[in-house]
Amino acid sequence: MARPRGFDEETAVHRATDVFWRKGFHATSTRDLGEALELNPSSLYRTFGDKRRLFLRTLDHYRATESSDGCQRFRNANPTMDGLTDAVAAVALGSDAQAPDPAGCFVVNTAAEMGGTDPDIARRTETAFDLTRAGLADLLTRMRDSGEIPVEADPHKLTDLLFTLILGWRLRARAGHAPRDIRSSIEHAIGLLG
Amino acid sequence: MARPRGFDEETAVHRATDVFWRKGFHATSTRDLGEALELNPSSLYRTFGDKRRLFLRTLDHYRATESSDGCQRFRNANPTMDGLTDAVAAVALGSDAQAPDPAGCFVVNTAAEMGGTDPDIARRTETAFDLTRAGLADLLTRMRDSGEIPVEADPHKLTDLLFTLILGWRLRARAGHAPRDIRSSIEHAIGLLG
DNA sequence: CTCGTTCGGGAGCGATCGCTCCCGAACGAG
DNA sequence: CTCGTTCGGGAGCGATCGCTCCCGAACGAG
Repeated sequence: MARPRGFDEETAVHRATDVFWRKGFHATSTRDLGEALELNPSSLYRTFGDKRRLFLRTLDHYRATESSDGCQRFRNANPTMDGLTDAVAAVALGSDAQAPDPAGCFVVNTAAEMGGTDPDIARRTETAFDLTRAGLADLLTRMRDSGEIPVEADPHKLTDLLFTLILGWRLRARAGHAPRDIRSSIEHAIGLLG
Repeated sequence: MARPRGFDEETAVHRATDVFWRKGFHATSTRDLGEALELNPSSLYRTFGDKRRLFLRTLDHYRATESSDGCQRFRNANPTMDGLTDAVAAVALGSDAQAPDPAGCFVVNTAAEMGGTDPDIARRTETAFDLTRAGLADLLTRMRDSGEIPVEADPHKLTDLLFTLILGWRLRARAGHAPRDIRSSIEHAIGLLG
């Protein structure tokens, strides 16, 4: 009953994710959001509650798309050094490494901007981190089982190491480091581990 | 000539650094700064110009204190695995690892919040990064020369690897990961490299 | 059709933002 | 001392912030 909406809620969340991703929470105004989502204030607030709740929605949306894609990329990767390198590069640099996208990783940006003070935000960033770690652990375990890395290697320690490295590469991407430099940094790092 | 200032400019910059460090640029208001620096608006603006210029001053101050201290810690460290571990832990976790300080690293926070769009800020974050890399390269070269790591190891590649790891650990500290967990992550990582 | 409800649109709320201006007071120079 | 300049203090500027309210229009249910 009643008049149906003239917009798609998921599309709006997707657009809001882009804005928060690029500008961060505090630098994004509700007018920025209204413009990007093509929504007037009344529709925006009736649908999403307030700015913070919309931000939490975008974190959930990011996890369900970008973070899950990254996790799947590890699970689908060949259990070889080259497969690991390509998967890590894809995750660290974003899906299309060509685009001059200085957005980095939404979760990394959010963790740095908001710290661990807001429990709802901290829980979501940690969930996204868990996805990355789970994908890495899967790939590294398969590599060990297929003899690509030594049997005595501890996949959990390697996962923690590569996870921390990925955070660093994502931050470097956000800071404007050239994708070429990051790519070669990734290749050198994985070469050192092999 | 004329009336002298009733406050110390360097002390004010130091206090401003703390505020920006914890809250970030956009979440810090000029009234926050006035309160923390014990300065009224007229004194604040006459002395520092505007919010952005004061922010640049705090980045310079951070480099001259925290970043330089971190660099020196590497240069003064014993060229052993234990020396490396302790120095990395000190830099990644901050000077006093005891305090529950969720501030992380000011440079990492700033790079994530502001991206690489503002040239003045990007140049300063890169300079701070250079200090960390220089200290690391010095220690790793000394470790190679003293036979602590293989002669065929490339200090530049190792420097890049550990630098990226440190960014990751700093971000994890900001995100609220327990110092104990980060410390053991550091020990495991350096153990894997040795 | 009528009726109830949610819609899109827009004006505009009070609060806070970064910052400016004006003032008398407090110095140093001479 | 006088005089010139910068000081500390505070009111308050215009702009923007997050958000609310009110409206007629547009539907679905019956």
